[in-house]
This record gives sequence, C-alpha cells and structure tokens, in this order.
Amino acid sequence: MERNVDLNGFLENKQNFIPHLSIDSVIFGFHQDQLKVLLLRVHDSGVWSLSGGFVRMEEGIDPAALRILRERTGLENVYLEQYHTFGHEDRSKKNTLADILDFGHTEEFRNSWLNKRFVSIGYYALVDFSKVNPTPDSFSDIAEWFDLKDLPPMIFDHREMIHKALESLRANLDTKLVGFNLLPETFTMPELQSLYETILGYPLRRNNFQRKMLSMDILERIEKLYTGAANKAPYLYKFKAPTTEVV
Amino acid sequence: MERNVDLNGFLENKQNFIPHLSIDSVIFGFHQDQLKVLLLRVHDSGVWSLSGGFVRMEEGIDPAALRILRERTGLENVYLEQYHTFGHEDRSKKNTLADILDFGHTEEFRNSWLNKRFVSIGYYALVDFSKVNPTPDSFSDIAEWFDLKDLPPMIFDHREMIHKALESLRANLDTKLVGFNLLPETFTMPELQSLYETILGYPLRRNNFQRKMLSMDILERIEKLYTGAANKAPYLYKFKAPTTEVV
DNA sequence: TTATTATTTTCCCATTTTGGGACAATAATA
DNA sequence: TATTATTGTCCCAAAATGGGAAAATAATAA
Repeated sequence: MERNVDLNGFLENKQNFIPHLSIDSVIFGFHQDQLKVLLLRVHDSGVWSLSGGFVRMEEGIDPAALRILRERTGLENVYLEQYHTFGHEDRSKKNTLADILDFGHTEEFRNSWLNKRFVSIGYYALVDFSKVNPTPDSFSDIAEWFDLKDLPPMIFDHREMIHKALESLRANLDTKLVGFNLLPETFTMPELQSLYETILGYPLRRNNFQRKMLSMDILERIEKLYTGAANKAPYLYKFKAPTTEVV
Repeated sequence: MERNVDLNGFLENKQNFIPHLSIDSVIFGFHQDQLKVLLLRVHDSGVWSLSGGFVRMEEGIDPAALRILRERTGLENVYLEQYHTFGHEDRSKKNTLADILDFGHTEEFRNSWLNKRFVSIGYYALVDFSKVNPTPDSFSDIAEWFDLKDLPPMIFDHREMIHKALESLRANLDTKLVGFNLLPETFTMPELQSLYETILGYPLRRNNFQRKMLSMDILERIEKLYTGAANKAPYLYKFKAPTTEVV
C-alpha cells in the first residue's frame, strides 16, 4: 500500500546524520491538573513515538535536541535536560518503524541506515502547555498530548524512556526547582501545589507546602486573582529567577 | 618516529564498532584518605585519558562499559553508573590522539574512523582500590591512579568528564548509598567518615555522622580493630546490603 | 444587611531532625 | 597508676517538619 510519506531524503541520509545515534525528547506539559507528554503518531498507525531526531555530523547534541524541540513545538527557549542514554542492544528491535510503516518503499527502508540499531540520548523538556504548537515530523501525521497515566502503544522502548524521564524529573523537582517551567508566567499557590502533587504522585499539605515555597524566597507575589468563585481570591505569583534554562 | 603501538585492528574497525560513539569511564578509588581516578597514559606522551572504548554493533552500552572496565581493572562486579553523555561538536578536537601520537602510521590514523568526531557516554565506576589490577589498553602504555586534586594533562574533554562525574557521585552519595563500593569489605567509622568528607569536600561532625549512619540500619557491627595505637580501638563494620550493584 | 459557603492564608503547637558541645570509654605508653 | 590520643555516647538547643485549627475573604443566599 502506497502512502503519502515524505521522508525528505532521510533514507539516503542527505543531511549527513551520525549513524546509529538518535535523540529523543520527552516533552512534558501540565494541563487541567494532569501531567502530559507530547507524542507523535507514526503515519497511519496506532503506534506513537517521542519527539526524536538525529545529530548532524558537525552539530552538538544539545543544539540538536533544541533544534528537534523547536521543530515539534515552535518554542525557542525551552527547559531541556539530558537525563539518560538508552543503548540496550535490542531496544529498537520491537515495534520498529519497518514493522509499522508498510508504505511503498519498505524494501528500501529495511535496508537503509534508519532501520539499523540506534543508541538514543534521552532528554526531557518542560514547556508551558498553552504555548506549544504541536507539529508532526516526517515520520508522523499527528502530534498530540497524552495523559501520562494513559499512554498509547509506543514504538521501541519509548514507554520506558518516559518512565525514566519522570523519575528524573521527580528527583530534580526539589533540588533544581524546575517545576515552574511547566506553568505560565503567573500562577496561584494551589496551582503550583497541584503541579507538585501531580508530578510526585502523592498529596501535600496546603499549609506546609505554602510555607516551604514562600520560605525559599523564589516567588514574587503579584495581585489577587478574582475568578468569580464564592470564596477568598488566591494571590498570583511569579517565579523570580528566569524560568527557562537552556542546556 | 616509529613506535611500538599495536592497535589490534582498530584502525580498520575489525571488531565492527559503532562509529562516532564511545564510552568513557571515570574509575574512582579511595586510598590514603584521597579520592583517586585511574588514568591511562597515551603512548609515550604526557597526556592521559579515561578508560574508554567502543560499542560493538550487537552489544548493549552497559555490557560494553562493563567489558571495558573488566579489561582495565580485572574486576568482574563493579558498581557502574551512567551519568552523562558528552556530545559537544568540538569535544574531540583538542588534544586529539592524532596530535599526541606521531607514530608511523599517522596518515592512516588521521583518515581512519578513530580520528572522527565522537559522542561519548560517560560512566563512573566505584571500586575497591586494593583489588584493582591497572592494565593499559591499545592506546596507552601505563595505567595509574591519580589524586583527583592533582590531575595530569588530559585528552579531549576528559577533565570536564571527571568533574561532572564527581558532581554526580556527590549527588548520589546520600540517596543511593554508593560510597561503600569504594571501601573494602570491612571498615571503621572514621574511615567511612573520611570517605564521605573527601567526596563531599567538607568536614562532618563525628557524633552526628555516626548517628546518621547507624540510624539507617545498613551497617553490621563486627569486632573491634586493634591497630596497636595508644587509644580506644574502633569497631569494624560491614555493609549489610550487597555492596556491588551492576548497571 | 447579614448569614452562609467554599477556599485561601495564616497561626500555633507537637514531633522529629539536626547542630554542636561535652563527657565517658579504652588501648597503649610513660 | 597516670597520661595521651582516639573512639563512642549522651544531652540539650535550634531548626525543620507534621498536622490541626482558626482567621480572612469573595461571592451568594436569606
């Protein structure tokens, strides 16, 4: 079956990518009290993948990760962190592109550098959900947010990559104060608490959470936010330090 | 100048290594109250390097790291942790092997896959200093321990790799309790404290350190150690959990 | 105008953890 | 038996955390 898949010279490696090496980014967002990841659907399949790409021969891996991220989200300044490199010998043998994509040039694909074993450098990105413009790549037709607790079937070992990224995010949450990158410029204390609870996976006490956050002297209190609800209006805060930190 | 360097078919990549990808391990040891790293001297040069190697086409990166470690130390079960992947576009452009090694087949080397740009996966290993049998590889003639505070000139970006490994070790010291892998089977409390102080780089209080260690219920108190010194003999301890954890 | 309701914010006290000084124990030597 | 150099233990103050309760307040209902 012939499908309208444009691989932009990928098969011939016209862009001179490093072979056997890829980059995959877990793009985290926060929306409606849920932690989300941006996934790409492999062309006309039920299988999804992380935002990934390759490293050009003269390109650093951090710039490559930022480039890929820019292409998938439209964002320039993103909090990006390299968390682990995945290199199990069989990691790209299950749910391969060749298994999924049965477009015209399958034979050509099977023999191409794309269908070889890959070691993948894992990054995770923290973005403001509302600012992202999800854009599919050459291998996918849809870019969509998924709830972390309700992931679709995924290519290769991408599910484990997400799992490990979340572990790393949790470990960095308190030390590197990265959570703010998932929120808009201003936010309320309950919103911030919900973010923390969602990432950590367990509830926190309002009083103690607020005490801890305020004691760190990293938040600036703006005005109150009147939502129209029949209760006390929460304060808006903004993060004092620049919220985006690029690798 | 012709030198007796045996590259074991490296130049022709007879072992079918993944190109542009390497593994480097920072091997930490602890000796005479000093944190040490095992370095290899590039053949007949004053430049040293980490224990490194390449990944075979059908080999996972963790097994590859263990294989390299085994070759350099003679140890089978080592605590090994992947901490960062280094992929700056220029990282292998300064202090290159080609600059250092001017052995006969320089021209062949300059054109070989070895002289290309490499992305390197960084691991660090924690070993019992006394059990290591330092062994050079094809590119080096001596393997030697260096004090972390007195490092020699190093190839590529290996100095930064060590620095970042130490940062990672420090961050993991309390959470993963990895320090014990640097000590022999049994050790005294002052020895353990010295290890912690050396890694962290600042002094700790005896009383509080002991209280903390004992409260974790991870140490088994053995008999006393009589050294002949004119003072109270310290207890020997051993770590309850298995001290080696392989990636 | 006043009570009610749903939240947010603050306060306070008990408990736990940590900081840090002092003392007790002890192995060899004088 | 006293001395010396460590190691091991104890204790109290200070700080951090756990957790309940009260105060504040924005809209609505009476």
